[in-house]
Amino acid sequence: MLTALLFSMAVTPSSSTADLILDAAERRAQSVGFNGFSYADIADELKVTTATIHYHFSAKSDLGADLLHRYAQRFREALADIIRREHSSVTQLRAYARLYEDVLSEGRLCLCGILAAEYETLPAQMREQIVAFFASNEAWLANVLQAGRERGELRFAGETRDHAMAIICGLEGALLVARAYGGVTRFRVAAEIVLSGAAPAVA
Amino acid sequence: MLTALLFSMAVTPSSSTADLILDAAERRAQSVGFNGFSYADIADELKVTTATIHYHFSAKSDLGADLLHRYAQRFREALADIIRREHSSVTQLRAYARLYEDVLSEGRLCLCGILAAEYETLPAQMREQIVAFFASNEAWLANVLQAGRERGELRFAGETRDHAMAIICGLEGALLVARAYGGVTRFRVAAEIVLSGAAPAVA
DNA sequence: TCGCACTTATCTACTAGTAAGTGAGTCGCA
DNA sequence: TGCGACTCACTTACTAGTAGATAAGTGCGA
Repeated sequence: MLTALLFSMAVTPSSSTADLILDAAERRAQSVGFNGFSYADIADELKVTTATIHYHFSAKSDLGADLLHRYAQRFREALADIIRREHSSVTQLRAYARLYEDVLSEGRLCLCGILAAEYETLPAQMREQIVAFFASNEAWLANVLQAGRERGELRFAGETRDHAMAIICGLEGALLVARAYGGVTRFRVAAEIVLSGAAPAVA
Repeated sequence: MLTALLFSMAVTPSSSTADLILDAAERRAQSVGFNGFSYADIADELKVTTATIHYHFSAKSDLGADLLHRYAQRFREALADIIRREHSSVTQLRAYARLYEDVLSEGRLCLCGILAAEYETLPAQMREQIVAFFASNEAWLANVLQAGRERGELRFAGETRDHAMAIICGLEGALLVARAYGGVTRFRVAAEIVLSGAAPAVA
């Protein structure tokens, strides 16, 4: 363990080396992509050797799979939290978009968004995890949209699932484009239109 | 020249080696990204050595800049062509979305979309070219939207430029997500909603 | 004979990955 | 209580392979 026992009672919660590696890898993956960082980059940051990383994640594909597993779990928790906190479909959608915005304000992208760009180069397991992420987001959004329509909070024509998909596409694209061109402000404007387009009553 | 003079009169138009290199690099960049292919990949495909590629593009950043220059030029021509061919803003928007769909149906993404994901790893010149691409697309779309609104073909609230941006984000995102999750059909559905959201009269 | 388009051969830097070893700590047992 | 066996978390030192890049040389057509 990097964090000695001395620190285990400190205010800062002690993190295992494996967690610190995942944290560093996640930050880098959300910024430069999975192929954009090396074991050496993380090793340098954590002041360990690359062999240490191999000890915890024997292959980079394992690191990637663990990365996506943890990310998907955290995202699911965030979505459940939104349902607990917000009781109108309109504020739920806004909170959903806020999840994306917060990531961008740290100069990062959605992990699955940036990995979708690298999709063709990724191992099979990671591909499946990315697809599963989009599917579960679509399902969550479809629930929100459906409930909103039934309660009269939202109005839109056509399939609920299609609109859910369109929102994901709009937000992922806004993240991608706004990072290069326009920043957080532009993301916010685009996100507002994406939500209002799929659910006019939001505007 | 790879294509001997023998073929210069053939049905297939003769391409210089530099063009063939750009063609191969473009296909790969739109599939696996700029960092996802190497000089060796292209050299293998074209049955030349990597030194040949260096002869035409001394550094990979030069190749990237030329790639983006050519892509942006072709895109501009395609946009001018749409204005020439289509005379309603509704069909112009559809044709614009079709540009994206055609790329996806070949298993590729918009070059600037996929490079936007790699933005942090790219040389300065390429970054500027990517930003310029989005800016010129935004300007073109804003013109179409503005004219459509003035002619009563389109109806939407707020800034024209913001809606233009939202369309770009929606289509780029749909490309990204649909390649991994759902394919061309799903792209088409998402694109339809993106256009109808920014311009309700399209639906 | 000049020079364009290209090859051969090579370089350094970096990639993921591995084998072997080390020191600290824990466990079971007499 | 003390000691050997063992495990955990790591390092050192290394590998094969690949990245972009370069210098020097070749062949062929104008």
